[in-house]
Amino acid sequence: MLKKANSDLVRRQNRGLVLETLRQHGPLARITLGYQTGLSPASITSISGQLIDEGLVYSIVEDEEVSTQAKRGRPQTRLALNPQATNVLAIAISVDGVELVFADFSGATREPVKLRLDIYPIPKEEFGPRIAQEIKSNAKKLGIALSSIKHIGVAVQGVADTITGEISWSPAFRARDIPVVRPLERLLDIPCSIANNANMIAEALLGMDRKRYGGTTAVVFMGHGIGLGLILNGTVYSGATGRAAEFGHMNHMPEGPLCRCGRHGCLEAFSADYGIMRMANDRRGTDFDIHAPVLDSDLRELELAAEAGDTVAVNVFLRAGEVLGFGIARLIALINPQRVVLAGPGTRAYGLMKDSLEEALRRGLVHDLRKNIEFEVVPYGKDMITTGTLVETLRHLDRDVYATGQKATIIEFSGRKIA
Amino acid sequence: MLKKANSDLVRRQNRGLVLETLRQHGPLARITLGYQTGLSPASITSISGQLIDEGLVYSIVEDEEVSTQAKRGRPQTRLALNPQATNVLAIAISVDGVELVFADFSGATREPVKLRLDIYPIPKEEFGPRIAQEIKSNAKKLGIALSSIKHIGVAVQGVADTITGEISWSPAFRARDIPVVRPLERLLDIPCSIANNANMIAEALLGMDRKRYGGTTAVVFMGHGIGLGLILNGTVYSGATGRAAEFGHMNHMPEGPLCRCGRHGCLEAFSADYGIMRMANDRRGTDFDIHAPVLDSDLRELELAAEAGDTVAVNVFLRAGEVLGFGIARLIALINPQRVVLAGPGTRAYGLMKDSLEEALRRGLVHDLRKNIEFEVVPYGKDMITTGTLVETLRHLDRDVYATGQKATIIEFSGRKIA
DNA sequence: TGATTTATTTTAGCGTCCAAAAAAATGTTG
DNA sequence: CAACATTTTTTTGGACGCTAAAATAAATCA
Repeated sequence: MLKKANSDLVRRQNRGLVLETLRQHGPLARITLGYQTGLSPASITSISGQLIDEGLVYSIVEDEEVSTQAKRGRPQTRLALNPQATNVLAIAISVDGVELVFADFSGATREPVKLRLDIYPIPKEEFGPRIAQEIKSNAKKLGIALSSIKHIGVAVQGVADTITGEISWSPAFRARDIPVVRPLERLLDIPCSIANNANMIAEALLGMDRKRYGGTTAVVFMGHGIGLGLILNGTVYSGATGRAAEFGHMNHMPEGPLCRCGRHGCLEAFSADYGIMRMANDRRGTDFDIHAPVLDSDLRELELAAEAGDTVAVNVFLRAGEVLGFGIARLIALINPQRVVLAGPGTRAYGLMKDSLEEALRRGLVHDLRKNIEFEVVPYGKDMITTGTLVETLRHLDRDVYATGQKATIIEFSGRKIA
Repeated sequence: MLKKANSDLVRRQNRGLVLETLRQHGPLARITLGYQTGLSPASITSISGQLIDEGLVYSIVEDEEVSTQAKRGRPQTRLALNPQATNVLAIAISVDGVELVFADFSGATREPVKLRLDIYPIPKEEFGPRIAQEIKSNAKKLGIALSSIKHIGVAVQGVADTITGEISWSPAFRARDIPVVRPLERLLDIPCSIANNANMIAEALLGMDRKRYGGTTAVVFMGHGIGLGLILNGTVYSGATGRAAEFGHMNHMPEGPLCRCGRHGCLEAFSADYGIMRMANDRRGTDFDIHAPVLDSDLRELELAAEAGDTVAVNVFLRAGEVLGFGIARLIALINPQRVVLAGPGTRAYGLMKDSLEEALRRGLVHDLRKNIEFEVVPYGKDMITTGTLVETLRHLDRDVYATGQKATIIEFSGRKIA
């Protein structure tokens, strides 16, 4: 159903458009901004004037004539997002612990802060308050006023319910249904949202290259588990209750090996790191506890063995690739994406899985569906998750908060131009 | 990325909103229309005045005071979509043949026309012209001017490519990649679109009850094949090339029975009508050709046998239900819909599959994902497909064609009010 | 210094929406 | 039955947003 439109909507949308354009392209002159957005110079003057008054944007004073190669005519004055307009915070929660990344309105980040916190055994009602406490003390340490933080985005490894704002289940916790959004909002008085890890990687890719990933893309995350971020028509999709894409627990074989979720035959019971290690141990007749975290050194050793031609190791990776391939084939049959991206630390062993994965795609998928799909492996940087979270958080501010003409809280901004 | 907004957008959106509201609620007084849309009475007067001038809407002259129970104040004059504003056509293509349904702008349909046409062996370049010819002659027979038809929607059983406008593959044809949209548009000069059968059923449900189906719903079609229509955030999703949701050809088991698509172990090779009949024949040691259409009487006979307790028949349906259940479990793991709807003629045997289907869901899906999903079987009416196609076509006219102030072609409309 | 060029701002006008006032059309009541 | 009450619809006047065009600003060029 359509929604009512009025001149308010027009301004809001165009303000958002200007902010998004500056965010994407960096500092731009008004004339370029007009060209990029399709708005007339007059409108740009009006909108940017407002944004400047509100402290969201500032005009750059070009110190040097260096950048501006001598041209005739009135020189351009470029506009940029004002870093001091606001701050945001991204929190990444995984079995590796909790990490905080503070950033300003321009997206510039501070050094990530790794919390010393053993969260696994924590009772569910203690987690929120503990994190709130840590945020307070770390913000103080960095000289960031709490009131200057306008949004907190949380990314979690596991199942996040975006509606209730709880962590439904995560390998990082013994407890379930851990409230996160509610306690943080209550204790800090800052709007907060939570999402799934893989979705945030999808956001990061979208932020990096909208053209490439903007259509319909499936981002498969390989690591401690198997995750999936779906980009549908240029937007990250997050299901009915926001708990979409439990790809790792999509069943592969009813009678398969035991999964960490307690069920048998889930995709990740074959292809996540613990699935791979278990398989290797099984074939060698050694014991293995699937609930213990997998050491990267052990995994690396197995990879080296496979590369050296060790039959057991080679076959283990081939099997993991095969099952992943069937999973992706099923995914493609359902969603028909234009592009499938493999990401995450697990991609390090992609070379060992490639052949069997591709063979599985051939066997499991009609040619018609397979032929037009681009397949790629992206090098995995640990910061992709926080980057994606920040991208999402800042877009939210651009579109939903600052697009409406409420004043930004300006930090130490006394009206003077910032050079 | 956001888009530029201006006052044009505002009017377009509000015109569309008024048209959609009239379509959904039927005739409404201006005051009610204002209440429903959230627009002010002044705006409603302006917009409806324009729509009336253009012949898209007319004010009803209430013959009888019957409906209006005596009330004080100026009586309401209700507005309605003008049936004569335009005509549309829905075409349904399946192994049962080709059916045409003409409708007017209000959505009122004429008697469906079943074409006598053996399309299976038709060469791919002949199909479009033949259908165009049939449309011309049938429109003439019904007294509908070709020029009054503003859109043709085609629904096809099989894989439709909405971008190229071709039927990539359908059990109704021997040929592949049959052009449909292009020839019809060229020969008739009427805008045309093509979509998949199951998506049109999803549209029909959406048209029937937006509240119920409007969030995230998976519509599973059971019949000659297994299809899927996905409603994501209230919109029918149709994949990158529009060929989404080849659910029926999602692999169940790598080494499963042969599917009509030539691959082994697809879902529909177990659970579509031919999969069921094949299984029954196999177990009884009789031959069976999967490419021959399944007679409904044969299927009915098998169902009766199962209901009477025949072991082979009972087990065949249980197996079909089990595989379908695993398929749905995988679907849920990926999409996490709020609601799963089973539709299509195959649901007649649902009672025979129910137990094994539910058991498969239990085995194949984490409890967390299963618990909040509503499951329902809708009684299947043959006209759901054309209904859905008409719903989509008319919404397209409301939003994309008549929302912009281009004049409608009015048929025999001489300015007088229509009672 | 004046002409030329390019960027930005201002002005004037148009389209949209809305609140409030006016008009229209009917029922109620003394 | 005429004045009043009530409800719906239309008209009026003002606000806001956008744009084209004119004006202004700030450079380079010659």
